[in-house]
Amino acid sequence: MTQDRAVRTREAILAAAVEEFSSEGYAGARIDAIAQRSRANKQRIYAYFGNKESLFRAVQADALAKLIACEEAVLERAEAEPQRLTAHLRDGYITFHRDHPEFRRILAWANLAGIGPEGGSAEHRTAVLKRLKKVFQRAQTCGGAPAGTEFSPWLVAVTAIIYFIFSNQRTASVNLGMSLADPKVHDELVRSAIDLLGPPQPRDRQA
Amino acid sequence: MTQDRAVRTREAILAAAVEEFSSEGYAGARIDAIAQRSRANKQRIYAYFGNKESLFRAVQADALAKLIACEEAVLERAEAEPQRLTAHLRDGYITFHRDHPEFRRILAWANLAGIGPEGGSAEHRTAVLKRLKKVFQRAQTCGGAPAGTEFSPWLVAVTAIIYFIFSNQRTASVNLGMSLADPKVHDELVRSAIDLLGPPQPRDRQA
Amino acid sequence: MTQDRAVRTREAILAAAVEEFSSEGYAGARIDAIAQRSRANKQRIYAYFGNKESLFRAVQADALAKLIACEEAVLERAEAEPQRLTAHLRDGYITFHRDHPEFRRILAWANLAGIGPEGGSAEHRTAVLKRLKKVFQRAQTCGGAPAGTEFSPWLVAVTAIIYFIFSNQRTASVNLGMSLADPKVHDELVRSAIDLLGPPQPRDRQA
Amino acid sequence: MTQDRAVRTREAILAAAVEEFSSEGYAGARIDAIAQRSRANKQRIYAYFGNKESLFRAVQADALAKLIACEEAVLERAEAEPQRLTAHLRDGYITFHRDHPEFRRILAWANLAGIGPEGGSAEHRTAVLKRLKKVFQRAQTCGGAPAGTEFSPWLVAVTAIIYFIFSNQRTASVNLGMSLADPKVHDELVRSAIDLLGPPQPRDRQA
DNA sequence: TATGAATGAGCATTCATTCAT
DNA sequence: AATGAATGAATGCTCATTCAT
Repeated sequence: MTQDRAVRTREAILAAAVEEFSSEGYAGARIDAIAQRSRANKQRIYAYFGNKESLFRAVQADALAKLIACEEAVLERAEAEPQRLTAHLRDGYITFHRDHPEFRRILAWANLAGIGPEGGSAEHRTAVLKRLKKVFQRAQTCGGAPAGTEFSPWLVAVTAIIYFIFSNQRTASVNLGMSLADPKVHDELVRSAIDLLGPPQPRDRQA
Repeated sequence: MTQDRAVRTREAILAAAVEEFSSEGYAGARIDAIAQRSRANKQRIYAYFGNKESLFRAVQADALAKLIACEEAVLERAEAEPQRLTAHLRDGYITFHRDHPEFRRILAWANLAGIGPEGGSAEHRTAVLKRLKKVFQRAQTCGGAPAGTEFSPWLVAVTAIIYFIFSNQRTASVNLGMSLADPKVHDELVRSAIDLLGPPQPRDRQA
Repeated sequence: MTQDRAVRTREAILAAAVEEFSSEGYAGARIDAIAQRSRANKQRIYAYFGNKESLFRAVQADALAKLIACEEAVLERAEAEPQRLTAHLRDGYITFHRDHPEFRRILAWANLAGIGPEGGSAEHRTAVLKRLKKVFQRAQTCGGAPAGTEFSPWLVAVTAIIYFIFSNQRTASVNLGMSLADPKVHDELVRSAIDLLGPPQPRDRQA
Repeated sequence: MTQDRAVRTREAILAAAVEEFSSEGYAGARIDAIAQRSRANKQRIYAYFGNKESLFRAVQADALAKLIACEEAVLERAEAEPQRLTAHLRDGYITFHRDHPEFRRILAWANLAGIGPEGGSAEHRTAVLKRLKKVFQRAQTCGGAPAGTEFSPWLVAVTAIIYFIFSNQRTASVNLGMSLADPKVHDELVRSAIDLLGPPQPRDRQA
């Protein structure tokens, strides 16, 4: 019954909205721009998403879904190789942020504007985190995560470092006197910062 | 003969702009709102600051100046007690963010919007960082900072953790299942995350 | 072989349109709302009625048809009892307006907007009025209508009073200091105003 | 302090709004049209009147003020010549409606849309009505108003007849077979309808 | 007959910025 | 220096109407 064309239109709108909100933020994004980018009629946006705020929430939900997918992939690798948990997580996040540069921007705008994602998407995330916690505990026994520390601070620290370095690329370049635009320098900074969190894990330094 | 009234007007505008840009972001901020908050005439804003973007840059410069002042105070304490560098830096930042909640918001908005501070304010900052680097090296010899690591990753990690936890209070609360609105829980998380970076520094846990 | 479904759809649309136009007026009415109220597809509205204006005209024709039916019923009673013409007319109108509150609203909106009913419905009405005129003349000879007056002013006066009191319920309540929302007060006002038009007709005061 | 130009702008807007709301109604009126008619900038409309609804209320208040002025003029004449109260009221209203054709339209639209005038304007009106009631009572003793009737029904009847005939000019023309567009015919109908309300007042038939 | 999808012009309202006093 | 008035280009959102199935 639902027409094919409608699905395509909806997806085009969502994709355009992701771009627009990511680059302009909630207040700065223009519905007109989203309509143009998606080559859809403005009215369709309202028909499918209600209003600007709901659209923004939908965009966030979409972004979170991608993050969860990434985390699930990481989990599978980490469950197979718990001794490399930190490395897997770090590399998974780095790849993710590089492939989806809009992700952290959207979440940052959302946090600042105080507009959360669609209901339900947060819950799904907590399930993933529970699973991650279990692997973390296993990893502590085999060198994949620092022993003698709790899960929350560790996760926060890992996440924080990666987010921060990606987010403040420009600012950091100025302050630290390094060109973080170069992916190699960037990677090296992330790695050495995360290495601070636990015992050096020599086997993946050369990876 | 300084025109006293003019100075006061300018300051009132700047203060109002800080509030407005901090809570609404660049795109979301309204010149009208700034005029009302400061009880100044809109035209004065244009006379003193040129346009919205320049005003935003001035606001950033103001925020950075406060940060630098804070860092200088930290430096003095750390230069006297290098063995407690990490603790001084951590506590200085925590206090700073708690006293100036608008600071990280303004910088975050600015980073996302790609609008930097007024020329000159960045340079001043690098001077401070050089000084900090020196203390860091001294601190490594006496337990105030983890030995065997470089300055940049360490600073990034410390800064990242503090920023991140302050910035994602809402998101983090949901994900980690802890209420970060409670300052005690919040502090404890920051401290234990930063402790991951180096050897526990038992003497200031009870401070 | 009448397409039953089609007829029902058409009627549902018309009924919904009566409600919508009555409460919102021509400019304020929304085709979408009519579609929703009638649970019909918007395209059906255009298939059956052409466009918004034609639909509004059809709604008016429908309303006028109901009025004419009411007047014909009144006429039958009045032709049997001409000595009570005024009372029959008055009571017929009062009942009609109470049962069809949308009627006067639709006609009022139409008059203001300058959009008349479908062609043909006006002619039918004049036939009824001719018949009424005849009864009026008979009634004048037996106390059912004021002697020595012409038909037009009398009809206008009766109609005017009833319309006006129904239409300006809110305004009148404020101005006259009486609560016309109470049907008893309302009725009494209509009756005494109409009684002004001719000799008191004591026999139906207690009716 | 308030600039002259501002007053003129405000008045131009109000005048344009009266025209627009009168001819199009609340829903049908366009802010753009009001801006164009008044040659004012749209923003000024919002600066002075807040929003469309408030502007409509202001327009009503303006209309009511004119009505009250008219009624006060009638009152003065009627207080001097109570024996001609009905005639003065009738002629005052006829003149008023002819001079301010927008008045009854605005009030009719407002009644239908359920949007009342600005607070305060109704109260002022009741004062006038109290004064009118007093004259009515005096008039009853000298033939200026029908003896043996109450004030409210009488006022309602007079008002109703005049409103109705002005309002339904087009409809009535069709139904009654008279061209009410001709002011003479129109006047005659009003007069004879109102004469129904009380004893013929021969002296002003020739006026 | 019936329906969901699509459209373009329009609508109330707001914004950053400038003018005139 | 300071202010109220003014402006034109948006900005989010909606409407009557048509297309495609």
